[in-house]
Amino acid sequence: MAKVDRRIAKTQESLRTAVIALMNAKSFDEITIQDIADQANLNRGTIYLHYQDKYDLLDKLIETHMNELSEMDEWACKLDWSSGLVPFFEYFEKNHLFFSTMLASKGAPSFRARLLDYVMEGFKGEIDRESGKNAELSEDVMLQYAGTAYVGIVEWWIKNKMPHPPKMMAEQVGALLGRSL
Amino acid sequence: MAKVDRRIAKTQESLRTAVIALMNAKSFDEITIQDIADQANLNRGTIYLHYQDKYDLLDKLIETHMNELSEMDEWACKLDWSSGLVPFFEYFEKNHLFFSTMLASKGAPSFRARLLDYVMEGFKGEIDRESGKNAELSEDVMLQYAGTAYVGIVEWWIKNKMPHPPKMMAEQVGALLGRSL
DNA sequence: AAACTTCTGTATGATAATGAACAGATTTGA
DNA sequence: TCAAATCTGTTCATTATCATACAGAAGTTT
Repeated sequence: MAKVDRRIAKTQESLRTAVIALMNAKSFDEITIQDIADQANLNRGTIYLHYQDKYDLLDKLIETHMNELSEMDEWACKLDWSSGLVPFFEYFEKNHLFFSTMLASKGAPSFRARLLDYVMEGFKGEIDRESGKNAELSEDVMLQYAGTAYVGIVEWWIKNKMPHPPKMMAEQVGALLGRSL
Repeated sequence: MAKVDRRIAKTQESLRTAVIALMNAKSFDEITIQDIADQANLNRGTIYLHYQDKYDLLDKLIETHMNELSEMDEWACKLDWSSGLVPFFEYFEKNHLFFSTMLASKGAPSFRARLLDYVMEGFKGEIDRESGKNAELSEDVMLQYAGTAYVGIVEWWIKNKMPHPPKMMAEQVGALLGRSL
């Protein structure tokens, strides 16, 4: 991982939080590049050094989160369900503003679908194909069932201001997912 | 006022908060330039683009606040005591971390004296020389009396986490200062 | 429809910040 | 006491960001 220039990291971090802040006030379509630049305290032109336009910016912002989740996946899939889920809930907690905003915004309705896709993809390798308990069940159904349940519970948890600690959520959701897959 | 480059403003702001944060943990002498650079997330060399060394940095940081206070002075000295003090207490509240740190730190014991000097200087023009009520009183004594009282009450207010709103403090302290000068 | 404002995307040259390197001073600790 | 580590202040070439300007698109007002 070639380390990025400090300035770039800061610029992108500013843009990240700026977009999130603005999306809490307006729908994404109403937000102008100028708005973002002002909120991030950056020159407007600087944004174009990194992104095509605001859609590209949002896209890459989402992409970054998905990549980080994927990295955690590789690391966590060796553990059992409950302990493997802890870092994910911690990640959601840490970035709850991003996720709640994205899940709430009308401007990015595709985000939920994208998150669901990502989750189902990760679940594929976790289905129990040995014990025979799932012999009668279609993979499609199991993935969709567990996937929507997982995204749904994450959504609920974040929107309700994370009423339980990540560890507890991981244990309980882990147990339920273990039964489903 | 030639407006400063955005980058400079950000760098200085980062340094400002970095120094304050570090001074809450260590005495100023224990803080290295490297510490400051790390905390501010800046290249160490960048600091030397703006300041001679860490003492110069602290000096200019203090200087900036004194200048801002002076600017408020010109603007506020036309009002009566109570309403004129409001912006000052608001300023102290806004920058309470700076002031409490500076007033508490053993590394900058001169700060209190410097603040007192500034305050007394400002009071000079406010002494009632007309009504005759101060005819018997020496200017030295009055300034020292009112100055230490003012600095003392500000110190108390900040250290006790600003238990009263700026407006109330301004009224009460304004009334007392009016009697003293 | 015409005039006006705002937003966009791009280009410019100027400048601030970067990481890396260096020698010398100070601190630390075996 | 010597060696190792850390901190300092400076230099360098490179790069990111800056302010500003422009022309065309899009959206508003009249």
